[in-house]
Amino acid sequence: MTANNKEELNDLMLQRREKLSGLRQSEKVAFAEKYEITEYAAPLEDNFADFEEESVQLAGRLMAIRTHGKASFADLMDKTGRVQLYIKQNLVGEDEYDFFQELDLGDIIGVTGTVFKTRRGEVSIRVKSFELLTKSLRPLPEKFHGLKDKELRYRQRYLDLIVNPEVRETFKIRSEIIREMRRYLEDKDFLEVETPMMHPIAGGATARPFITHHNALDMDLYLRIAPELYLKRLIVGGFDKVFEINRNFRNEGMSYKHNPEFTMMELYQAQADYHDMMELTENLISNVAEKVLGTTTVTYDDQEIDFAPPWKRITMVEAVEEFTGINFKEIDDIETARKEAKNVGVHVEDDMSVGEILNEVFEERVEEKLIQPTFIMDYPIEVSPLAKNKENDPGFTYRFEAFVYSREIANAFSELNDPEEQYRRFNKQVEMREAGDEEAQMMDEDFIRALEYGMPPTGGLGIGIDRLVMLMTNTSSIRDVILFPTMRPESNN
RNA sequence: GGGCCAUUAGCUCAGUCGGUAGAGCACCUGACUUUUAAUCAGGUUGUCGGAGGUUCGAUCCCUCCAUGGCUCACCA
Repeated sequence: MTANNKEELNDLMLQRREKLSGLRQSEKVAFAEKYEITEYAAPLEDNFADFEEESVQLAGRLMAIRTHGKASFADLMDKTGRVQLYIKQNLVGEDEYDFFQELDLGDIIGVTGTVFKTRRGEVSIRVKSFELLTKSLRPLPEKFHGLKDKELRYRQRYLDLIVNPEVRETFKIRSEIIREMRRYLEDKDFLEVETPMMHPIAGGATARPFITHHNALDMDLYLRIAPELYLKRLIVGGFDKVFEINRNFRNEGMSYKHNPEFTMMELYQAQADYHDMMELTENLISNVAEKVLGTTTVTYDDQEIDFAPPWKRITMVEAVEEFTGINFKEIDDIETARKEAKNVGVHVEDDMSVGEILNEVFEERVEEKLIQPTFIMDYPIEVSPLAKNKENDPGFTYRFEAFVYSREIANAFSELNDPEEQYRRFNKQVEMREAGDEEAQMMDEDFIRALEYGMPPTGGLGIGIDRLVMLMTNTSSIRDVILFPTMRPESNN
C-alpha cells in the first residue's frame, strides 16, 4: 500500500491516504467488488428521448465537481464519454451528501438516478444514490490542459488515456483498422495463423535481431524480425492463403517511424503474383479506410491523401528517371552508375553494385516525392533476396513497395520458389554477413528443404500496421499509435 | 551515435541581467439548491532533473551525468 518507495508522498497524496484510512475505519467500502450498470454515458445524450425520466445505473470516474451549497454538479466519465451528475442534499440525505463532498477527483463511483435535462439543456442524472467503487490515491493532471508532457504520456499511458480523449480515440481506431483488415482477409478465405516469435535463425528481413536465451535447451534464440519464412513453409504445406498479424522485433535505431517492436500484417497467396498483391493492397487499404473512417480520403499533416484504387504503378527505374533524369535501363557498368549518382548528389559506397546504386538513388531522390499512394515496382535483385527474379530481366525482381506520404507502408513480391536460386541468394547473404554486414540474412537450410518439396507460385505481402494507423489517425510519431512504446527505464535523478 | 532544445508545485506554464520563486488549475476553509474551464472571499503546496565547479552567494553562469523532444546518421 505504499506509493513507489523511491517517491516522496506529496500533500495531495497524503490527504487521500488519510481519507482512505478514515474509510477503512468506518463502514464505508473504498474498493468495491462490483456495481451493476444499466447504461453508459454517451447514449443518454444521444438518445435522450428514450431515457428522459428513466432510472439508470452507471459507473465511472469523477472528473469534475462543482459544488453549490446544498446541491452539486459533477462530471462522470466512462468509456463512452462524460455525463453530468446532479446531486441534491434533500434527495440523497445529509450524510450521503456530506460523503459525496468528501470524494476526490479521480475516484470511481457508481450512481443510480433519473435522466433529465438542466435549464441550460445539459443531459444529466439526478442522483438518488451512489457508491464509492474505487478510491483514487493520486491527483489527476489539470482538467483543462490535460497531460502534455510526452515523456509522462508515454510512460504513464493510463493517465494519458484518462485525461486525453483524443488518445482513446486513436487507439480505438487502431483496433478498428486491425479488425477490418482481419475481416476483409477472412472474407477472402485467408486463414489466420500464428508462427514462432522465437527463431533459431532470424530470417525473412534485413535487420539486426534481438537475442534471447532458452535455459533448458541451453541455446540462443532470436526474437523474430519477420514471419516470412514460416508463412511460406505453410504455403508449401498446402494452406494456399494465410496471414498473420503480429509483432516483429528489430534491434535498430528508434525514430518517429521506428519502434523496436512493431506490428506487421503478412499474407501469402498461392497461385498469385505481385500484380495480384498490388490489387489486394489497394483494395484492402481503401476498404479499411472506408469502413473505419467512412471515406478513402484522409488528411495527413495538411496533405490530402486518397487511398481509392487504382494506385499509381511505376517501376523503380522509371521513377528514378522521372525524378532524376538518370536512365538506369541503359546503365550496365558500375563506373557510369557511380558517376550518375554522384551527379545528383547521392553518396555511394565503393562496394555497391549497379542495382544497389539504383536503390540508393531511389531512396535519396525519389521516396520523398511519393505522397499519393504509389507502387514502386521491380526492385534490384541485390536488395531482394527472397523475391523471384524477372524472367526477361534477371537483374530485377517481381517486387514492389507501396509508398504513401514518402513512407513505405507495404512490401510485396512474387515469392522466389526455386530452391537452388534461393540457396545461391542465401549464400550471397552469408558472404556479406561474414564480411561484416550484421543485417545480411542467415542461411536457413530447413527453408531450402521446404522449397525443395515444392512451393507453388505465390504472392506475398507485408503491411506495416503502425505506419498505416499513423496515416489514418493523422499522428506524427509511431509512439502515438503504440500504447506502450519502448522507453528507457525511469531514473531516480 | 552527432547536433539543437527542454527539464521550475500533483498538472499547464511564467520568472529571477546571480541575492534560495510565482500564476492558473488541483487541494484546504467559508458562502452558495440548475452549474458546466461555475462564481466569490481567504489559505497551503517546491531537494527550480542529478552531481561537481566558479562566486560572499547559484534555480540562473560553467562542466559532467540522466531522461525526453526535434533533427541528422544508421535502419525497410
